[in-house]
Amino acid sequence: MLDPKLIRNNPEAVKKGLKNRKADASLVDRFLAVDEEWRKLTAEVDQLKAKRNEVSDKIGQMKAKKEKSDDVIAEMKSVSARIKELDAELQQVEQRLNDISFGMPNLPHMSVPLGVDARDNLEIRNWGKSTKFSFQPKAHDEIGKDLGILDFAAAAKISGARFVVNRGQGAALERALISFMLDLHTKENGYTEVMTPVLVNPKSMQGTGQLPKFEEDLFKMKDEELYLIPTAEVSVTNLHREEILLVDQLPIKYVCHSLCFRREAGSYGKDVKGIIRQHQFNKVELVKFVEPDKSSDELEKLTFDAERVLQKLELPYRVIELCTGDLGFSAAKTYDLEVWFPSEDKYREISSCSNFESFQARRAAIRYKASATAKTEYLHTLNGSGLAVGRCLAAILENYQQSDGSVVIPKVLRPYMSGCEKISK
RNA sequence: GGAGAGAUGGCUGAGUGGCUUAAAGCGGCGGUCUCGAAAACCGUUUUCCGCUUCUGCGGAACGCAGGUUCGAAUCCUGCUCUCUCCGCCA
Repeated sequence: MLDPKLIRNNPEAVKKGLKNRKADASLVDRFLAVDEEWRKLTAEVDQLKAKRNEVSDKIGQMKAKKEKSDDVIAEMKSVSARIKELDAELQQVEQRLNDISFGMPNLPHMSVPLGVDARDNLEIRNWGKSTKFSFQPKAHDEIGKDLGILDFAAAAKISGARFVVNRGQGAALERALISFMLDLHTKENGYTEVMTPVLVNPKSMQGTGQLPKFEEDLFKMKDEELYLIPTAEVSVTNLHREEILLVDQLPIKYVCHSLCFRREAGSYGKDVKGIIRQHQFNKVELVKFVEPDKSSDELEKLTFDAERVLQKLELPYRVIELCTGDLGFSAAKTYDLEVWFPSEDKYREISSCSNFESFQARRAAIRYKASATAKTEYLHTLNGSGLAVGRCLAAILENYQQSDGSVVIPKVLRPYMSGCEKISK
C-alpha cells in the first residue's frame, strides 16, 4: 500500500511511477475522487458524533438531577438515525477506497532502470565461468531419471503434473541443500532460523501483497479460510504484523525453510519438463525488517547473502537488476540471481531479492519507534530466496554431471551426505 | 468432536448503562536532588483518522462483526482466538 498522503500531495509523481511499471495510472485519479468523498463524509459524521457525545452527556446530568429530558432524547433519536445512515455510507466508501489502495502496486525505487519488460533488465555482475563439457551435457530431468533419483511418473500417479518424487540420493541431496543453506545463513550470515505454518489466513496474504489481486495463483483450502503459502515470505513477514518494534530490535533477520505451493495458472506451456516449475517446492527464504534509511544497503547485503550460497556450491551465476516494467507487484527494487544451466546454454532464475520499502509494512501495519519518545513509523521489509532448493538441485545435476552419467557432489554438501562424493547408477 | 472458563493500554489488573475523560500498580520518558548514580519525590505516558498548524479542535478503538439505547468496556446475537477437562490423534 502506498502512503495516502503521498498520493494526495504528489499525484503526478505517483502516476509517473505507476506508468513506469506498466500499471494503470488512472488508479490515482480514482483514489483521489473516492478519498475526497471519504474525507467529506468523515468530517460530517465526526461532527454529528461530537454533538451526540455532548448531548448524551447532558442527558445523563439531567437524569441525575431528575429533570425532564424527553424532548432532548427525541431530538437525539433523529441525530442517531442520521449517524447510522452516514456510517453505512462511509463504510461503503471506505471499502471502495480500500479496494483501490490494496490493488495499487508499489512504486519503483528511483535507482531502478526504466524499461518495458525482461529484455530491459540489466546484468549487474557475474560470477564463475559457464561450465563447459567435452560431451553433450544432458538436461537435469534426464540425468535424474537415468540415475533413478527423480521419478516424474510416480509423482504424476500420486498427484499429477508439476510434481516430482525424489528417491535415494536425490532425496538426500535435497535435504543436504536445505541444511547447508540454513547453516550458512544462521552461522555465517547472522539470520535467526524460524519454522512457520504453510497454511495462512487471508489477512497474512493481504499483508505481503498476494491478496486481493493474485488469488488465482494460490491454493486455497475448501473448508477453511486458509491458503497454502507460495513463499515463506508470507508467513515470516506476517510474524510481526500489527506490531510496533523498538529500534534496538532492528534489523531483524530471519531465515526459513518451507515448502512453497503455487498453482502456476496461466503458465501451461512453460517449463513443463523437469523440476524448474513445480506446484510444490522447497525454498529457503531470507526476510529482513529494517529502518527505512538502511533498506537500500540491506538489499545489497541480502543479495550478497544469497549469492554466497551459489559461490560455495561453485555454481556459475549472474545478478540481474529488474527494470521498472518487470518488477513484481509489491517490490520497489529487485535483483534476480540466475544460475547457469548448461543443457539450455542459458541462465535461469534461482533467487529473487527485493526491497519492499514500506509497502508491505503499511499493508501489515508493521511499525517501529526510532526512540522511546519518537513517533511510530512504518519500517521497511525485504526478502529474497536463499535459495530455491529444487532449482538448485537441478543446477547441480547439470553443472556437476560427468561423461559417464554420474554427478559429483559439491564439496560443501558432502558433510551433509555422509561424505558421499558422487551419485552414480 | 463434547463440557466449561476467559480476551481491557508495553505488562499486571479494576471496571455490570451516564463524575470512566478506562482506576491503580509495574515498566518507559522528563525533571528535582547528587560530583555522578541509586533511592525518594514531582510530572508525563496508547494507536488510528480528519481538520488546523502557532498552539490546538474533533472522531474512532476495551478480541472481531452486528444489534439494543439519547448514551455501551458494561446488555443481546454471531464469529475468532486462548486456557482447563474429556474423547480422538502424529
